[in-house]
Amino acid sequence: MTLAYDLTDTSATRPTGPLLEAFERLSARVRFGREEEIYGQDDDAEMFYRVVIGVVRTSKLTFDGRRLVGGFYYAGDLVGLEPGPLHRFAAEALTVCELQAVRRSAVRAYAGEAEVDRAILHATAHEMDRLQDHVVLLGRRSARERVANFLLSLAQREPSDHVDMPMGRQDMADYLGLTIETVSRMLTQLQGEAIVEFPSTRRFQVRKWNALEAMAA
Amino acid sequence: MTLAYDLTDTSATRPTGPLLEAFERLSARVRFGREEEIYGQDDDAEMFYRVVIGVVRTSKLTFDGRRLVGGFYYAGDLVGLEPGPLHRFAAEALTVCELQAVRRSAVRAYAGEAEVDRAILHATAHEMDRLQDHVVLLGRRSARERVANFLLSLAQREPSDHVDMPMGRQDMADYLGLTIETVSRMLTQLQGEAIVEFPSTRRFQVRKWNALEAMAA
DNA sequence: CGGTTAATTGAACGCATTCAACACGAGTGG
DNA sequence: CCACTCGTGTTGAATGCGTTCAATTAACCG
Repeated sequence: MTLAYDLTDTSATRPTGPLLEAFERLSARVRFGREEEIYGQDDDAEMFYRVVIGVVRTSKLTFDGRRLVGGFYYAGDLVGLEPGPLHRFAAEALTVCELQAVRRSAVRAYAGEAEVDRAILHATAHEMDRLQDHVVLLGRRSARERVANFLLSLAQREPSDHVDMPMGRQDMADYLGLTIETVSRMLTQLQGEAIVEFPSTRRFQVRKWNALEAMAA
Repeated sequence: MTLAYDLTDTSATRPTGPLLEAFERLSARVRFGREEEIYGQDDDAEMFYRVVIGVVRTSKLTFDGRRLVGGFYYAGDLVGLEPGPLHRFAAEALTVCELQAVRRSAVRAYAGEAEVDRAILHATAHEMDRLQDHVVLLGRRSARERVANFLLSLAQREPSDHVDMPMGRQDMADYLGLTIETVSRMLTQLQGEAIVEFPSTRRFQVRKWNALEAMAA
């Protein structure tokens, strides 16, 4: 699990300046258990959150029951700060979580309308990048590449060599637009090529960074 | 599910209020020929545009040469108003185009920083919706469904029964994450089932709305 | 230790791609 | 007006990737 934030990373979905201050003053600590819902799909987006401990997953259910995972959010990340009035995805606690929750209106009153807009913009810019990359991933890449890309992004988050995967295979599959079986096959394949190694199902280590990067790029 | 734009949607990527006024006062008319580049991928996002006449396509090239079309923008739509400092996608004139072009800094000076932020936010909210729907489309839907969805969104834009398609098959394919052959096959398939009818390759008419909607939904 | 859920593996199928040939339309020049 | 070309779109056949369905194994938790 991520312990420290990287202050040098300015491009992340992380609050800075007045917003961070607002969080410190106005937020309430909230705790969620595994798989507990933080907010629902198409809920009013009045509240938003900052992850303190744990990992949050956003997801969406299509009319015909298919599920799509939007992303995974770690300590320091903002969750639920939408450009529009609704939460387009639901958010659930992937692990036991501790979050700071604030009301948009409270931040608006405290820091001003313009400041909220700037914060949303900042958060949104990052989110858009993610989405666009995701579109490319889903639209134009093979299962192998998708899985490689995913593992790489997890690994890049951790300073350590060993990477914990808080999400199960189904979550990975729904994030990557694949089935669990395919995800599993790709993982064993990559392991067979000694590119990554899984001591257990929820833990891995990158063995050949360049090979992984070459696929994921 | 809104794929491209819903004409009934007044919250579309369309300027309102002070921004629209800024456009009238500060914009320069610019004209582009077929397939001409309006701005490039990763260009500085200082300029943005409003489509007056014609259709604009945004697209992105991946490192390995694969192309992805981000969207199609029609008269009235805003193009290139990014939350971040760069244009993530390139924009090209699909048809002969006339656009209004303005500088972000000019609008900022005229209407104020906060106003620009609000405008971007507004535009971005809509763009995010599009992207998220697109992610679902690419991640979770069959070729048939994707093509049906696309045709439906085109048809919904037009008040008339007959719909012109300004984009070629390759553009459709790159938008839908498919090959031109698959797109073509699906089109003939849908025509074979009398759901749509193509008097010519760039023109069609919906015959069975409910059938199309059922697939696209 | 059983009981349960999650993950892996296998085999067969099917959808979309690939590669290749062909058709069509628009524009050009004889 | 036809022949020719070029770009674009369609169609066919074969391949392959990812899915589906089914069975097995591994991890988790009482």
